Amino acid sequence: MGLAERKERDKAELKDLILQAAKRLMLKDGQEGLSIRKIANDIEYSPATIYLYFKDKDEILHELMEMGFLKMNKYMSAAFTEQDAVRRIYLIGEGYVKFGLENKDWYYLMFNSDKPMKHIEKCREEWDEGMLMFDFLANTCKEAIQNLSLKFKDERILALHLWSCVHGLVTLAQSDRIEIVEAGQKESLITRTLDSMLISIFDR
Amino acid sequence: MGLAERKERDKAELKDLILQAAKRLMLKDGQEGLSIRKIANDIEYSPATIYLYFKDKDEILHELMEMGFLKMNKYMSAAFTEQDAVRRIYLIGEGYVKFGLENKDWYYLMFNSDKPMKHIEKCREEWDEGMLMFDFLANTCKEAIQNLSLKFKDERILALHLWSCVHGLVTLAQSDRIEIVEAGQKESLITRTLDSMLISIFDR
DNA sequence: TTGCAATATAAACACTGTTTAGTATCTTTG
DNA sequence: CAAAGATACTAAACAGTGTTTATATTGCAA
Repeated sequence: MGLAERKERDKAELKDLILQAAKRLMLKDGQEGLSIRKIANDIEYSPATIYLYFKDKDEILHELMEMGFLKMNKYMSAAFTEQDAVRRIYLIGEGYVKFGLENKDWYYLMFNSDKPMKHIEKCREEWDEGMLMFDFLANTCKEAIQNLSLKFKDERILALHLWSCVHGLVTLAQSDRIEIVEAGQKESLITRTLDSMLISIFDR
Repeated sequence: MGLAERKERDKAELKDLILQAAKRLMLKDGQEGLSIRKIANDIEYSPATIYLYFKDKDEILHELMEMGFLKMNKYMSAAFTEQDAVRRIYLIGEGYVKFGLENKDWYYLMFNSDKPMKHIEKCREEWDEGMLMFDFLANTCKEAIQNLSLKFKDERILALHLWSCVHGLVTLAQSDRIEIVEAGQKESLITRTLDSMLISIFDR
């Protein structure tokens, strides 16, 4: 049944066309400015057609979120290959913050918006990519705790601690709360704060 | 001119009525579910009337944000009266996280949403309440650095460090990212992570 | 009483996500 | 080959959103 297969492929192609348009428009107008009607207009189909390929807008945002994790992996490549656990944590932190600052809209979908999460709830899915990232960090923390004989014993608490640090830093920077309390030199402020965070845990 | 004054008062009263309705509706439907038309309906005026008292929706959200800081002050009362700088930081951290977890919508307006900030930009206002909070924290940090002879020398970097920690923790909790990586026992996870953050800096 | 200023609003504009009912095309079957 | 059926698509509607404009009503001063 080569014909049925071709139909499948055509269907997948349009689904992909929608996602590519969604991505393009999100990068142009931000996640707030992304709308089903704009996507439909962009690919020259009617808005209703989108709903033949996606349950709702949340599902589209969820798929974009998954694309975001692929993008983030590139920022983590140095960490993935680093042998020393503590240096790996430093590289994760730096990669995470760099990714967040350079990809505001992707970051928002992955770590702030509750819309892709609603889709996960609705469809009883897992937050696979996020879990993978967190587990990678937690495992690295476990190693670091052993290597340095840190007083922090629970690697998952330490991972949560680290994640909160960098997540807080990135979101405060993104929502312009940093610039408003400390005008100018945003870049160096962020770098110095990140250093402070890592040093407080590992450099003793 | 007692009459002109009464008019002024009447005008202020309707402005307040709008804000009270906005507050009530935000607490009922969340900040996402708050709309000009709902406010108008609630106070039995037309939507257009709102625009005689507020420039736009962002201005209303900005005024709600200011109310939020008043609310937050109550969570900080213990910190405000504590003499010891380090213990003051612990109390600030605990109050901040408690406030964030118990007042999701207020917190969102104050520290996440960019809509009240847009109003600040448009009207070249200052983020007064936020600045006050940050300065209070920074001053406390300065004291703590002196008292404990901490290796962290810049109190504003340390303040940013602390703020990022608690902000990250609160927002990860609010957006259900914590529950998804570590199901159950959310409360204790948060407490333990907050402890880990404070200990890493001060307990050495 | 006339005229002006203040106050409020109906209606419109340009959007949003989503659903429904209907059409047109393409495939399979008798 | 024609009829029947499945598939792909869409126009139009529904129920919302923020905001603006032109109009009407009200109350006060001259």
